[in-house]
Amino acid sequence: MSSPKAYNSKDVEQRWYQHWLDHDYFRSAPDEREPFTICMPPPNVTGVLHMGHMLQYTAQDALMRKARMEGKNACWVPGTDHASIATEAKVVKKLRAKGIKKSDLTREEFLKEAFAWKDEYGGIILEQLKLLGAGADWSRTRFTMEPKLSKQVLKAFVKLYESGQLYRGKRMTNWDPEAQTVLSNEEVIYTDENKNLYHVRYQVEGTEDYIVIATSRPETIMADTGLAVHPSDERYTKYHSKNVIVPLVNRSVPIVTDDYVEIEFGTGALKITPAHDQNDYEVGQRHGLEVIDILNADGSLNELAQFFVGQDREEARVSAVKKLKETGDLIETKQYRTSVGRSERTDAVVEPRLTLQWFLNMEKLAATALAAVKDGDIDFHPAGMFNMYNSWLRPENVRDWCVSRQLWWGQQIPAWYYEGETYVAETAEQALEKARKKTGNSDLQITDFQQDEDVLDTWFSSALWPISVFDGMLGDTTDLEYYYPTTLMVTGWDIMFFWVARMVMFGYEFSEGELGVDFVAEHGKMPFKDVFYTGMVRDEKRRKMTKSLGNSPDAMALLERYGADGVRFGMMSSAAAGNDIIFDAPLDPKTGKAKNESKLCDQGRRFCNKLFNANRLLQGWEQVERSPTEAEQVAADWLEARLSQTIGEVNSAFADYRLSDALMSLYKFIWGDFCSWYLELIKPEDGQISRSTYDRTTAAFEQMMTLLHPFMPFITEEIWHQLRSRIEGEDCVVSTWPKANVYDADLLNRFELLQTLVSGVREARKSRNLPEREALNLYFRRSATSEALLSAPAFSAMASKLAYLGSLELSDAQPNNSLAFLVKTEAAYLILNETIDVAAEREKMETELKRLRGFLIGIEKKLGNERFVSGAPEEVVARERKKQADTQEKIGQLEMMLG
RNA sequence: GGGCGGUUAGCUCAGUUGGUUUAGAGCAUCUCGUUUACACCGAGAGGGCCGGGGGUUCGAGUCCCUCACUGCCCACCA
Repeated sequence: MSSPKAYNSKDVEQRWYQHWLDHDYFRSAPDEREPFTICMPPPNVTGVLHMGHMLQYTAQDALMRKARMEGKNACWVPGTDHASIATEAKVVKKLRAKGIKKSDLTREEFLKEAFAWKDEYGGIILEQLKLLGAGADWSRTRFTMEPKLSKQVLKAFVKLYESGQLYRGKRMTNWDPEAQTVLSNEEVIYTDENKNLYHVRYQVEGTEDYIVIATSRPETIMADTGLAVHPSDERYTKYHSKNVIVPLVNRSVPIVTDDYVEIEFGTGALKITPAHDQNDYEVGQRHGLEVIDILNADGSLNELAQFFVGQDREEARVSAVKKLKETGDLIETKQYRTSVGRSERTDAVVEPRLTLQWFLNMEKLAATALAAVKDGDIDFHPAGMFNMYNSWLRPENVRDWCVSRQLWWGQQIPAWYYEGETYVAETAEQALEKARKKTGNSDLQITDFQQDEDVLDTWFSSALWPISVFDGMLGDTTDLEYYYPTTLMVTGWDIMFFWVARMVMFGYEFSEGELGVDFVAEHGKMPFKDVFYTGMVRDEKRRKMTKSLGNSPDAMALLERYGADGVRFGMMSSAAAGNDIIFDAPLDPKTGKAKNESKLCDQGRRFCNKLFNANRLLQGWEQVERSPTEAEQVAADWLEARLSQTIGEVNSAFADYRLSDALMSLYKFIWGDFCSWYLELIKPEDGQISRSTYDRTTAAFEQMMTLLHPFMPFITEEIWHQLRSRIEGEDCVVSTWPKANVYDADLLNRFELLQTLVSGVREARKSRNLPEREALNLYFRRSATSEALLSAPAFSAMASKLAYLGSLELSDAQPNNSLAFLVKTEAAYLILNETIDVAAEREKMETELKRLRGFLIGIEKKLGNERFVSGAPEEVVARERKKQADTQEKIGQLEMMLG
């Protein structure tokens, strides 16, 4: 045999991926078949492949491939997301490195830079996906900011505006001072951090009294326009309707009473800074307090602050504390822990800020999206994820979605302003038309208008993804009618709100308009029927794998080291739906960074090697024209029965998205049953095998490759072709999913007895240090079962081969110098050539006897219970009776052995 | 503060409507083996009062209550 002993994935992977592309294996176009559609969650266009991607995309690929093999028209639509804030931040950073500030450029110049960046890095992640084996229809690759998609996004905006669900207003919003844009509530991540709580005194005007307030933000004192206490807080009753003097700026502001104030917290007195705190803003509104905004967009203090102008808020805080100390107004400083909101993208501490933004009213959209899942139009896997979805979308929790962003990279909001009026339209021309009509001034020009400077939140375009990738809003709905609603969405639960909920909203909002009432009545409006939530990939300390922590292995390095099939095995073997995955890539104890190692992926790599060598073994045999032996036939019957059983397991696991179960069933069947039992059984001494046995073996192995193909596409394709060419000389792609046949349960039981016997003999040899391959004679005590067993086809031959027996016969009594043990309910005697430690053997048997007697008591107690016998289902009682009989049989055998 | 989930072998997890052994898998561990398809291997072994307590039931890892620990989501405590 000249072929190498180890599997080399590299050459195989490249060859077959190209083969699939060449044969348009992943292409899909509407036809008569049932569609199976997944819109790939678009990765960030400038991103690189990470562990979370590999988990999600492998799962999708496995599901797609299986569907395709089952004869469905499988369509996996790939694409990338423009990721406005993330990408813009990268471009800004790159420009800064060149000494250019964003403000030095015009919008057009900046976008030119951004597109250049996108063109340079935009394709990388999709190429990496191909290395992973992802079989998407690349001819359908979309980008959320390409013209055709942007057009649909603007159309959606206009429709929402016209239906009265979009509005523009000045609200307290979350401001990211680093990206200098507003964020939606979902983009703010709150974590507990240590902060200082400063107690500062405010003099009550016209008295010598002071009220002490507690604040964590002394730098905003200059923006204070009030002081609040609880109306029933008796400590402060005497000051009601008086004023206090704000320190530093010496401004006189009113003392107001408000239920919002917690009597217990701090000193029970609260400074009110309406411009820089959501709650203060609301208190201010209730009491008509002035709003003084002392912060610039970048978080530095402006002229209105009077002090520390130009300093960043953090710096100004230090300055303010120092100054308050000097004036004696700072009473004390306490440490406490409180939640701090940071920008999901830039990690900057978010600043509450009053800004003018576009909001999408969630009232109707959220109710619809909630009902869609509640009513079962859409199924979540695991179903428990609905709880999270529900809590988010309930009317009392949902808040309007701020959709505008102060960025340039994205779809510019299609709103034009003229003389205080807003004109929303897909194009400037249409807006102009509207304005001319409205004003009656036909001389109006586009240049008279001011278009909204802001762009839309990235998630606004993502929300339209299942419709827009099919150009659903551009008039020609051929694709949409065939593929919509899509079959499945596979994504992480962490973006359930960002994305899943919003796709559902937009799906229900827009599909009917595009597809018509009759169509949606028949097919539904939902963007997908099932959602399969994958878990987060975590490190050994259960932390989410993130770039900043450096706790994630490098995806490319893993692929290089273990091969795509190996990595896919590693990802899928731990991919139960919804469960977070503690990925086994160890951290370097010195640096705390991830090492690019994984035992699970290595297990996958070794599995590839096992398959490779099993195939090598088969390919090395010479087929001869002779009748198969009885043992070969029985073994093949058994293998086929086990295969059918496994197909059933795999199918049912797939149906519930239990991908790791499906994979483990196959792993155990192929490695354990096929390699360790079956191949050892039929392995010919002389390398010659009957053609019919060979054909049955390769046919079964071929089906194993087919079943495993969704998980490990490359090596299975490779081996499948080698098997095919041997049988039929064909060269085609894996294209059929095996069917389970009815199998003989008795055969499985008989074979299990054989396995028990063989293991028993092996154990007997081991425990007494007997050579494994020295032929020994074995006797079964004569019984109805043992007689039937020995006369069963090939039983004796198979047992002799696997257990290295010289003979296997029946005996009425225990032969001399023999070692007795139980094979299930049968007594077996192994003849030894050396003396036996009788005492030790007796002790072993007595221990077992004791255990069995205890067990029997339990069963008999159960069976003696009238309420069990009459109350439990018949088959349960029958099962207990069988257990009772078997145990009695075993006990009898042991007692006989012990004499 | 409100809500959801988890707690089963050293580790990561299965355990489907209570009833197939006195609870399984993979990995890890230990022992033995290897000119044998594969040391990227084979064979064998050890290892768990299913977080604690109480209850329902003929029967509980599975259902109920309670406590403990833990993870997550949501929420305006300055």
